[in-house]
Amino acid sequence: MTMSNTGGRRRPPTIHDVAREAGVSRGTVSRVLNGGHYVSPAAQEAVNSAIRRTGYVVNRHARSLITGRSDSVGFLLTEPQERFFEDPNFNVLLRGCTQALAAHDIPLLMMLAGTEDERRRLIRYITAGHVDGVLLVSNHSGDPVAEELRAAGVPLVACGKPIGLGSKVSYVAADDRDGARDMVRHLLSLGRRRIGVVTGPLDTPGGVERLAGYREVLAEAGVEGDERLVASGDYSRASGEAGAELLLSRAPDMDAVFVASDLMAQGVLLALERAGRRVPDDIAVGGFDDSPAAVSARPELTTIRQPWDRISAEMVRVLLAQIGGEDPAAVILPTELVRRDST
Amino acid sequence: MTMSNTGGRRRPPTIHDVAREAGVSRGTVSRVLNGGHYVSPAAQEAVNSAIRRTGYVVNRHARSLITGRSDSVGFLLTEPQERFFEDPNFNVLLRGCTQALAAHDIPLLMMLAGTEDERRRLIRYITAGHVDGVLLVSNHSGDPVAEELRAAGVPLVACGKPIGLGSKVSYVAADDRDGARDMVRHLLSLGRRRIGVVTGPLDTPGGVERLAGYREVLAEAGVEGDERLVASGDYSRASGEAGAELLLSRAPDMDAVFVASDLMAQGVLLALERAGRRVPDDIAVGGFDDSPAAVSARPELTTIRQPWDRISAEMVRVLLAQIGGEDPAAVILPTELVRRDST
DNA sequence: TTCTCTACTGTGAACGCTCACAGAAGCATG
DNA sequence: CATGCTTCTGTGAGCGTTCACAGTAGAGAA
Repeated sequence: MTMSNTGGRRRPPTIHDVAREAGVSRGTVSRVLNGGHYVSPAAQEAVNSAIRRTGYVVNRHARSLITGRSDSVGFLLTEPQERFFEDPNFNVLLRGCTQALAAHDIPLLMMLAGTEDERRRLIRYITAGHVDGVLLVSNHSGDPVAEELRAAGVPLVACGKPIGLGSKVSYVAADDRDGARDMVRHLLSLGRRRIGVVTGPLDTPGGVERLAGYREVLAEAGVEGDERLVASGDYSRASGEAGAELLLSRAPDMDAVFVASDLMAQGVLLALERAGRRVPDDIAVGGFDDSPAAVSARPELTTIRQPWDRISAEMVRVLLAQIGGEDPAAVILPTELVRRDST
Repeated sequence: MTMSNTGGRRRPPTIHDVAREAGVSRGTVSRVLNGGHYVSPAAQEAVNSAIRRTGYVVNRHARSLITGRSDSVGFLLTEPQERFFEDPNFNVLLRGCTQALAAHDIPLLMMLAGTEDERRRLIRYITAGHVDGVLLVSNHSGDPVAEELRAAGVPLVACGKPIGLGSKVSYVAADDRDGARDMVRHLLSLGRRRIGVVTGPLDTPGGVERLAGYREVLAEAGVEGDERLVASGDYSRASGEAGAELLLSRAPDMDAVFVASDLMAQGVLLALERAGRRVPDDIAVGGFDDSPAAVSARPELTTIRQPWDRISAEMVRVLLAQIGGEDPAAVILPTELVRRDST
């Protein structure tokens, strides 16, 4: 009966207690804890049994103090909170990152920095070494958080290209321009020539790039550009509705419209229905994202699929590489046209 | 080829460096860091200046190792992820907790434990001392996480009463039964007598209590109970729709219905409209939650407001008290009837 | 004077862990 | 016999911080 942690002992067992219990040294217990190399089967077994008996859990503060690692990763949202909960893409991204990290047995800590105050608190927390790296999610560019973390030397991967930070910050993004090109080419291939566009916010890379892709393809096809066919939105359903109304009033002969997000496309469909236009017969509608909104729309949306599963996997891969000492890297992933009923 | 030192990750300055730079001892620097008691103004100033010059940030691992605290709190979701993002109440709760903790300068770490695997990883992480306490959010009762954390001695506050854990776990909840009573009394006061109910899931305290309140008030008012007026749902819009159809078919003379959540009430309104019943003229409808769904419904819902702001504040208060060594506590908060157009 | 009190400062121990190193044992090779 | 190699084990030295304690200086009181 050598149970060393019998009643009355409040402090949790340490590696020392386990060592005594197993009849080996701290070093051996530590080796078992970290992969079990150079440990005899007998010792291995004794230690594992002692761990079970004592209910030992490693004290990560002590471990981190010496290793300098925390074996956890932050998922930092700098968006105002509502935006996050509205956007179905965030959901997919979060799940993907969680899973990719799980493969390395690394927990993901989600942090919300909606206000200036929270931002400062979290930056202090992060720079104090509480996470090994940060997955940064934010649609709006020029985010000061990215720059602050970079300056503090915290490994960092952004989702989408951060504007104004050059190649100093890693990021993973879908090929927005190429996706837009695919969609517009698709609309052209259907014989449409009066193709409108509802853009995303033009202070984001996605908004800019998708519009650029649209313009490029039309120019290459020799279709005359017409600024009456361009309306700008902010990715919200309401802005899609407003955009479509504006386009219809300025260019009643429009026979197709490329909408820079599925949610906006839902708004566009609403406006078109109200105006009595049939989709896709009178007007073809192409979305972007392939979010759940695409299949819940009527008719179901032809759209550009962003490879969120690969995006999250790549974000994690790049972050872990950077934590391991590699240089920042940018990854651009291809998109895919998903044809449904709206074209 | 690869520049391995881009970003310049030198060894960060320690409290020792700051002490040398300021010409004082470690102890004095530490005192400045922790409130500045028993420190002369001159030393105070010298240390602050040295901190600024060196860019020192306290190493929280080292601090936590000795204090045993981590000065951070976990916000643990054991729901499958989708559920979380659907429910507007979660959103309000999260924001409230973040703010309440901010007042104590404590960062909130959100953790998702959707799968069994994630659950185990996070429990290991939490019991290893990485957070001082946990705010547990989960609608489904009988959650094994609560019991595991309690057994590990982690301070814990649940949102809503966890079934089967007695008074061993702290929780904060709205007074479901009393809220239901208010609503049914309100319907009675309008002269309605054939009052139906669509319940929540009956394996949750909320579902059970709200139904109990409904039954109590009817009994007290001498209105005869009628099981044909009781349908059960699962808080989803679809189940509200189905429930209303069932009730209409079984009790066509129903003149009011108490629905245990606003989202379900939206479904009920849909079914009533399809059946050609006018709300509130033919049938009065009362919801529960006062979620955004209540005001987006047509007609706008009369409902029972859950005091989410107070709930989050109380959760944080109870958790911090428990971290400070106090015993677990249960807090029940009053609800409020919000009258709108559906009654 | 001497004593006590207060305000401040420095020092050595922890905290629980990993890591580098030294050493031991077993076995083959010269 | 020594020598080397491999596998395994224990030990001391930290990691960066806080904490308890001892100590100093100056002011006021006896």
